[in-house]
Amino acid sequence: MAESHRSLSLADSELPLDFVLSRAWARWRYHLESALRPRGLTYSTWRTLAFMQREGDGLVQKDLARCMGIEAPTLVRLLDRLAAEGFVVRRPVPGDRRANTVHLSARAHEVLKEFNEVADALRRRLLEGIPSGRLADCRKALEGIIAKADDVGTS
Amino acid sequence: MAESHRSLSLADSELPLDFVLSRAWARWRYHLESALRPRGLTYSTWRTLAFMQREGDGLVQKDLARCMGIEAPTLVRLLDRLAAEGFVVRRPVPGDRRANTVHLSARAHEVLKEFNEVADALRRRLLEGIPSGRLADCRKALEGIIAKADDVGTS
DNA sequence: AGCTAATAGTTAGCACGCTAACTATTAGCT
DNA sequence: AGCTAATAGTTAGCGTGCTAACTATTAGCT
Repeated sequence: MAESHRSLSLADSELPLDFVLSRAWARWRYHLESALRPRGLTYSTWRTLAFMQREGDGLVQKDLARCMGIEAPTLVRLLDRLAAEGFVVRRPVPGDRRANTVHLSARAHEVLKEFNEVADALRRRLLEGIPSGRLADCRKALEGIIAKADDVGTS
Repeated sequence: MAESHRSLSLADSELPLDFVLSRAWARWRYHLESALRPRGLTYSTWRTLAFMQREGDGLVQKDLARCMGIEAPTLVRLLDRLAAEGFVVRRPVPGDRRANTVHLSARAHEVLKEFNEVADALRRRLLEGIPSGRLADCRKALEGIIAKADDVGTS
C-alpha cells in the first residue's frame, strides 16, 4: 500500500474546499481499508454491517440503502459478498414477496465489536490535536453541506 | 440520477465524523458529476485537468499523480481517456526515455475555463449560509486530518 | 564496463459507486 | 376482477480507486 502522499509543491491552503474534503476522506478511508484488509473486510462492507447494527435488525434492503446513502444495486452486491462470507442473512418478508429483510450473523456481531474499537482508535489518532470546538464546527459545516446537497427538487 | 437521500431515521449528529465526512464528499461529488456529465467529463478527469492547470504545464506523470494524491496506475487510465478525447498530450522527456510530460490542449483550457465557474457556483451554493469562521475551522480540521493521515512511518 | 537497484510507466484484476434496464410482485383505480 | 402503475430487488455495464506484477530505462557501485 502506498504511504507517501505528502503534497509536493501544492499548498493545501490554496485548494478549494471540495478538493480538501475529498483528500481528507480519501486518506481516512485508506487507513480504514488498511486495517480492515487483514480481517477480510473492506470499508464498504464494514460500513454496511455498521449501519445494520445502528438501525437494528430486520431492515428491508431499500431502507438500508437509503440510510446508507447508496443506490439499491450497490447494496445488492455488498450484501451478496457479505452473505457469501456468512456475515449477513437475507430473509423473506411474510407480507411482501418482493422484499427481503437483512440480518447480522453472530460472527458479524463479533467482528463489529472488534473492529469498532479499531475505528475508534483511528478516529482518536486522526483527530488528535484538533481543538474540540473546531471539530464541532467542522461537523456542523459538513452537515450543512449534506443538507444543501440533498435539497435539490426542493429549491 | 438519484436525488432523494434524506437521511431516514438516522440522526446525522449521532454519526461518527468519518461517516459524516464520507457522506458530505459523496454528495458534493454527486453534484459535480451531474454537472460534468453533459460536458463529457467525469469528476476524476476534470480534477486531473484542474491539477495540470494548477501545477503548470509539463509535469511528469509521477509528480502529477503525487500531487493529486492518487497512484500511478490510476492516473495512467485517466490520461488514456483524456488523451483519447483530445484534452491531453503525453510528450517524451529528452533526458529520460522512461518518463512523459503531460500537457493540456487548447480545448482543455476552454473546458476548464468554462467548468471552473460551474464548480465555483456549486461551492457557493453548497456553502451558502455557513458562517465563514466555521468554514475556516472546517478547512483547518480537514487539513489536520490529512496531515495526521499522511504521518505514517513518521510516528 | 558491467551487474544490481531503483525508477517511470504500464497492464491486469478486484471492489464499489453509479445508471439503465429487467423480473416479480403489489397497490391502486375503474 | 382486471388493467395499469409503482415498488423491491436484481443484472449488466461503465468509471475510478487500489495492489501486484511486468517492461524498459536509468542510476549507482565495484
